[in-house]
Amino acid sequence: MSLPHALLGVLDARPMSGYDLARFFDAATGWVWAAPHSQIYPTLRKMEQRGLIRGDDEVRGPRLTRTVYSLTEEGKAELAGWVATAHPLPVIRDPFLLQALHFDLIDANQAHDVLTKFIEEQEQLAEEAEEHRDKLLNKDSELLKERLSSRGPAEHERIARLKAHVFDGIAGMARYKISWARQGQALLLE
Amino acid sequence: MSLPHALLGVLDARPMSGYDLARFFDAATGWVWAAPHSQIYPTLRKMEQRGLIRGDDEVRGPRLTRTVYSLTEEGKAELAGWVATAHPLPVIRDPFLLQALHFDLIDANQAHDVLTKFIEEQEQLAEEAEEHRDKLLNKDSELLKERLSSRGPAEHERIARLKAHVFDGIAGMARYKISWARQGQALLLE
DNA sequence: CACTACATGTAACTAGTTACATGATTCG
DNA sequence: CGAATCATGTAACTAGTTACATGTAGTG
Repeated sequence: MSLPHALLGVLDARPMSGYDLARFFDAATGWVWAAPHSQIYPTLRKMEQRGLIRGDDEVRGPRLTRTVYSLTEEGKAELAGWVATAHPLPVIRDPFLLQALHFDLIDANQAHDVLTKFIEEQEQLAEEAEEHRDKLLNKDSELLKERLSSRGPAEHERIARLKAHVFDGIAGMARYKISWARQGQALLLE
Repeated sequence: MSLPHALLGVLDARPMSGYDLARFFDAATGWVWAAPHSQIYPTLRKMEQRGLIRGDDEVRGPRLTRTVYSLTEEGKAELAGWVATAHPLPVIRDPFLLQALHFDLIDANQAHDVLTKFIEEQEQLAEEAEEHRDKLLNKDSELLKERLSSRGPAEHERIARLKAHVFDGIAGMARYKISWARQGQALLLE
């Protein structure tokens, strides 16, 4: 339900091909949304049919073309409308919490190890998010620069701070989870 | 992928019918996992075929029966094995963060309102999770009592604390999100 | 007798995953 | 010239959503 909005959000920075978008959403760079190219290409075609984006064919060689998609006015309006509307919280469905709920069934050391792995992953996530947050604050991100190029300089600092705040939140959540997991480890060994 | 494990986890406390499970997972009581009955009934039948659970028909009236499912040894082993194994983090796909990432596109007051709504929802979630955590700590939950009935009294306190820790984590995450959202509101109005 | 709760399903759909498939262009 | 990258797809599948469907049993 949100993949189209995720795509609109990236295309708002600059026009891109499905391939560019797929690299963006496939990689860890996707951050708040992930999607494989097998989902992206058909979605782009549907969005074009709905008039949210426009695809322009670009020649890349004698026999190779790519379709570069850009936002239409309708697409911009759709994105802004969606962002301005409060949506119901998605239902909780967290496999790790489900797992943790049953740590009492297994050996304390095994549960401890599972938490250690979790902590390592969250640590890495936190570091990546913090790095990205700082890049945004320093306007040191390609995509951000492209976004800012269509906005007045007076807004630049505010926009960068708002975007950075999202990644600060991701990092903060990961840090919180780490401290929670450490408490869990202490409980297990009591 | 985890619905079967969620079901195994509840059936570990006591045998239940699909209807009981559906009430559990449909309601806000589901907590860490949610699923509609249209997903639960077929899943139970598949799990029975795989030998993870056993269904026994119970007569509830002259013409009404229900099937009560209970864990088999294989089901118990599957659950314990899954809990003891570290699983890769699910990819991030958070519609609210996606929305927040584009607050710069809309009016600050509208974005502020969206955050206010978010804070209210997280506040409610935190309160519910805290209430549930305290119930578990006081062994004041039906399901927990039934779980404990098959475990030695010496373990009871430890089990209750481990379960409560999960809900403490849910509450803590909600509280963190609230403080993050308030920071966002401050940023918007700067 | 009406309403609520009990009990279990199917059907049609959207979203997302995993694997397979194909070919062009660039760079060392 | 071989490898990596560019570029775009399809097919088969699993998971989850929403709506429709049916009937029983208990309660006031």
